Amino acid sequence: MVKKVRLVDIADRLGLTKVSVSKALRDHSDISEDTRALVKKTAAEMGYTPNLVARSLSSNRSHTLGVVVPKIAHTFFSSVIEAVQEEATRRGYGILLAVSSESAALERTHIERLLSMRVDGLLVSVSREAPDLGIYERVRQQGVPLVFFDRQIDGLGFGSVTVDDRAAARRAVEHTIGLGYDDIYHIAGTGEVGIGRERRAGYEDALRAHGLPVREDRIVSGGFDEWFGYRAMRDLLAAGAEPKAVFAVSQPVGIGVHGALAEVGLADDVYLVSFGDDAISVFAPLSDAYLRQPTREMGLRAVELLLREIEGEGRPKRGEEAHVVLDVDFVTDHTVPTL
Amino acid sequence: MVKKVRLVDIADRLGLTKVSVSKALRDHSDISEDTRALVKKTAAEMGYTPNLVARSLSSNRSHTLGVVVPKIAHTFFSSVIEAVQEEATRRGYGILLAVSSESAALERTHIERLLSMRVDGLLVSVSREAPDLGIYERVRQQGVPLVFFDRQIDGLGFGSVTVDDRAAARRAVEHTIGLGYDDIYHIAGTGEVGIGRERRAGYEDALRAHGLPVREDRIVSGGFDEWFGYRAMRDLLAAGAEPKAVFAVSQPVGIGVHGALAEVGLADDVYLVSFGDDAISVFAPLSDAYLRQPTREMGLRAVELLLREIEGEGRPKRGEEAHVVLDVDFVTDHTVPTL
DNA sequence: CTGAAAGCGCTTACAG
DNA sequence: CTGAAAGCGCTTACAG
Repeated sequence: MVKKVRLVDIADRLGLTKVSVSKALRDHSDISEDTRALVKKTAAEMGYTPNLVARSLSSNRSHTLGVVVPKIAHTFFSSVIEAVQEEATRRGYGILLAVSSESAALERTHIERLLSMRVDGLLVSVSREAPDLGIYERVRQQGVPLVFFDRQIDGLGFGSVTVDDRAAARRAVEHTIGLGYDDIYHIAGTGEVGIGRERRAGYEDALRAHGLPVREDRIVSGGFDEWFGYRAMRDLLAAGAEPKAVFAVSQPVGIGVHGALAEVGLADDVYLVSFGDDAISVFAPLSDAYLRQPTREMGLRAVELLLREIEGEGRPKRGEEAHVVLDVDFVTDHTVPTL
Repeated sequence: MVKKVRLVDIADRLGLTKVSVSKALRDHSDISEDTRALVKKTAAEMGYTPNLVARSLSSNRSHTLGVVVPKIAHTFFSSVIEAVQEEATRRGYGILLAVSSESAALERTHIERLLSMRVDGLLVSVSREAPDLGIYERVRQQGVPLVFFDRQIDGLGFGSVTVDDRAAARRAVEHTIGLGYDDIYHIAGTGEVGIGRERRAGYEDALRAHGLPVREDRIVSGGFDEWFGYRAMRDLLAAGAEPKAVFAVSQPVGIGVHGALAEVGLADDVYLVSFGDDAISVFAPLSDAYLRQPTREMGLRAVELLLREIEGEGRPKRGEEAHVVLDVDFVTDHTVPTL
């Protein structure tokens, strides 16, 4: 195990002071071109790796972003995280990733730790549980920039990047109505999470706009994953339901619904629409139509918004926060794009 | 923006010294129970958040693990990462996540940065490109523990957690042969990546073991994603091939193959086996059988192995490194487990 | 059980 | 263009 080389080691070798070396390495204008080049060459030769921990401590900037999500193993979040990571790298930042597993308590613990690690900013998608507002109050007090993505908490004064779930859901359901279906089931998420509420509202908007009744017995709430979708549809069928059209709150739910329908040979008889965002939707038409969420753009914009606060003129004041709302594509055509 | 409270602020308030406060907060036996309780209570009241950056610098331990993967938005990796993150959290570590996008150069850059950030250890799954061995030499020199997972580089003296891809592939293909298929196509990955090579070897093992010829025109190499699987199968069909059974190197490739077959109404006529690891495989039987990779266990074991080196007696010497090989389940039954 | 000293490896702000 | 001083907020090792 080789001893790590420090600024002072380079300085000693060159007969300079560590400050000059530090400046040369960072291309500070104080140092002459020649000296900079010499210092850099020597640093490389000696295998110098700057100690970013020390740099963070003295500069009070970590060039690290904290990211908190409810889940990773989910096509939506993994795609957003990938985009966040790529954009952060491009801008010279690292990512500290934490998963709340839909627990508000864990979300709080993670944010506390990230604050302790002195991240320059926070990107969070809140858990399904009722949020612990105290921790967000603390984030504000400490003056750490934060941007919510996908799932946000209103009125806290933080920026956000979301999707217009309500409009998207409405559009999907109206399309289904346009196809002649007047009795559409909704396998819904949960009311606690904004997206569950919004998508259900969009579903109801569409029905009302077309003079159709909103029937509670056509709506099954409870979750966002495959298991929930499967169980919900299986139970409906067991109870004698004969759905002709279904709007699923998420792609996993849609997949579960499809699974339950396929089991009894009904997959082709039911018009299924769901949210969806990855290659599965393109190559395996489990749904007849789907809403394509702009995951990469969401990640990219979230980083952009956050860095603007970090590197810019500071966080916007309460009431002036930036909210970006992205569009959702509605896809009814499953043809694989030309390669 | 409230000024952050430091150790010394608590000490001043209590008439103690910052060292005592530091120790009390860390439950050091030097400090009496009463004092510890008082210090903790005061710290909480004052809203103290330890500065982990400062702690890292002085203790030379960051309690942070660097994780480098080729991709996140992929069910396999997102599932492993989730397990890594959870286990790391449980053990008191944070995760710095970086994505190489299958580029050896980016992989190197990321590892350099993580080294600079003084992570306590590294977890890496190498990119598809020929690796830059220099960076691994440097990791060794700096004495930073590293564990490879899924995709490793042999002979470098680092531990690894992998899956016996060759045996798994052989098993899947032998099962297919047992069903009566004697002409099985293999939509393969690439030779550069170990798993591509291993799975292909397993495919060939199975054929040879049953006296079947290995025909180059039955093997299409090139990638691991949906697009590749789709294109490969589409081209085969266009060239007049009439496959009866296909072994796909990965779940995404299997999905692409299924998509191409479905387009021409052949999905039900071809026996398709592929790797697969998530809910999609359970609810949407795109393959007739699949190999279930132990993603969560892989993440868990990798963290375990790494922490043993970090917290234990130091890194094993070259030649004594720990290699964990996990089993792969072969699943031919698509019944959804009882809920 | 408590404390004073030294130091981790940098950067910032100020002199020259 | 170069340098000396001070400090970031903690921990370690050594005294008492």
